[in-house]
Amino acid sequence: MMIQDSKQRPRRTNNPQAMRAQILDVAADLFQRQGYNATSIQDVVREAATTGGALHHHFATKKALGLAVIAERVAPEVDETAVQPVATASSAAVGIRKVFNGVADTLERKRAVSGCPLNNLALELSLADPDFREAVNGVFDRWRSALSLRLHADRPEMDLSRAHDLATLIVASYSGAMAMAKASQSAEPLRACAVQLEQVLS
Amino acid sequence: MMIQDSKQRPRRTNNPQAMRAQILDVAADLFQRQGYNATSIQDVVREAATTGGALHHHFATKKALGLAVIAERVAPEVDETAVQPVATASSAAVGIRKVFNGVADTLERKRAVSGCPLNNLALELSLADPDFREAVNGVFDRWRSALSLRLHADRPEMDLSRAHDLATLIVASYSGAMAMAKASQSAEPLRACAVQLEQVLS
DNA sequence: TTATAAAAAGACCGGTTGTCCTGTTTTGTC
DNA sequence: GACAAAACAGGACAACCGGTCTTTTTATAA
Repeated sequence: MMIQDSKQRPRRTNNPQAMRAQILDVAADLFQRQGYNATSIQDVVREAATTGGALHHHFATKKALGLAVIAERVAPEVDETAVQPVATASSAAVGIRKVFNGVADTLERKRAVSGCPLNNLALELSLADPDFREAVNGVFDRWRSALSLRLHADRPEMDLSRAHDLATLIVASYSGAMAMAKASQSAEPLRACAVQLEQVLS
Repeated sequence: MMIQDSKQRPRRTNNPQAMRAQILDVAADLFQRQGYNATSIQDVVREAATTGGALHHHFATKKALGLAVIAERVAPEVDETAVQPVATASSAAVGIRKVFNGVADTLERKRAVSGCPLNNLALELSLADPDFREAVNGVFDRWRSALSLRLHADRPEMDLSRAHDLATLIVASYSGAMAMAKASQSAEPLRACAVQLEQVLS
């Protein structure tokens, strides 16, 4: 029989920020791939290689974890992949084409098309809980507003309500194209929408 | 103590078609309002005022129930509210406007915007199960094909790939507008897209 | 009337869910 | 170095999940 050194029990290094970030990363990934309801807390615990106690310390409830994922992972990702490229491109039309085709490229590099994280959570949770709905709606709104502003900056002659409606169409077609891409497991809907939107904006 | 007539126990009338239809109706409603995973089969049993045994007799598993809901409730509903109006309208543009604004009217009459049933199930189940994905994708595809055909019939000079891409944009913007409508609990995104799409089609 | 199968009822099972609770270890502060 | 608070471990818990099972009731056709 082996003699175990009882003092050499598994060491623990307290690193709350890294632990919290790790949990958020894993949860964001699982929520996107499986959905919120289909992902159990234990799934997150297992994949994050932590314990229930640690998770509960950082996020008291599953809902709190979900809201944090939206605010600290989904919203920044939307901003990074969709809002900023349009803001920094030479024109709104160019930026939008880059976003659509860029996302399509990314999807084709991956095995599975798991869709837009915002869209996924939006449809699953908007009706379930007002807090979720507000969080999701805020992300949609910031995106739409940024687009609307850019469109108006490009063409000052276009009135604001027209720019707002056009921004809505662009966000909606992106969101819908991602839904179709997920259902067909193909990036083709995104490419098709990119081509047509470019005609609209020219 | 009352003497109960044991022979007068709750009567049961076998009506398999009605029972099956009732279960499908309730399941379709609950799946749309709460989502597939958030709805337990007991929820369906309770709301349909039936029993677990009866439900299991008609649908062996929850997945079978889900597939039946898509094939026998969601698909016909999409056909009725989105495909046929476009097919019978005087022009594709008119039909599309009628669909968008008609759905917007309906949403505003209701209390809550629970979104497009196809979209809801598509995002929740496409990745979870290949059978679900295929069922959902089929509905999307029939809708897109019908639109594409109508666009080409309206304007024979438009080549087929352009018609297909345009149909994709229309379906995507509908789907996405419904997602935004659900998140914002407002029909406004649908109206905005209707206006912009009409400009595209004119 | 009787035979037979379909339809429906309702209890039951193992497994899993999200949450909470009680300890133990680490960290920061005086 | 003492001590309080934070960070983490790990299990307890009741409630519920989807699915199976057996039994009873109903409809139908010979």
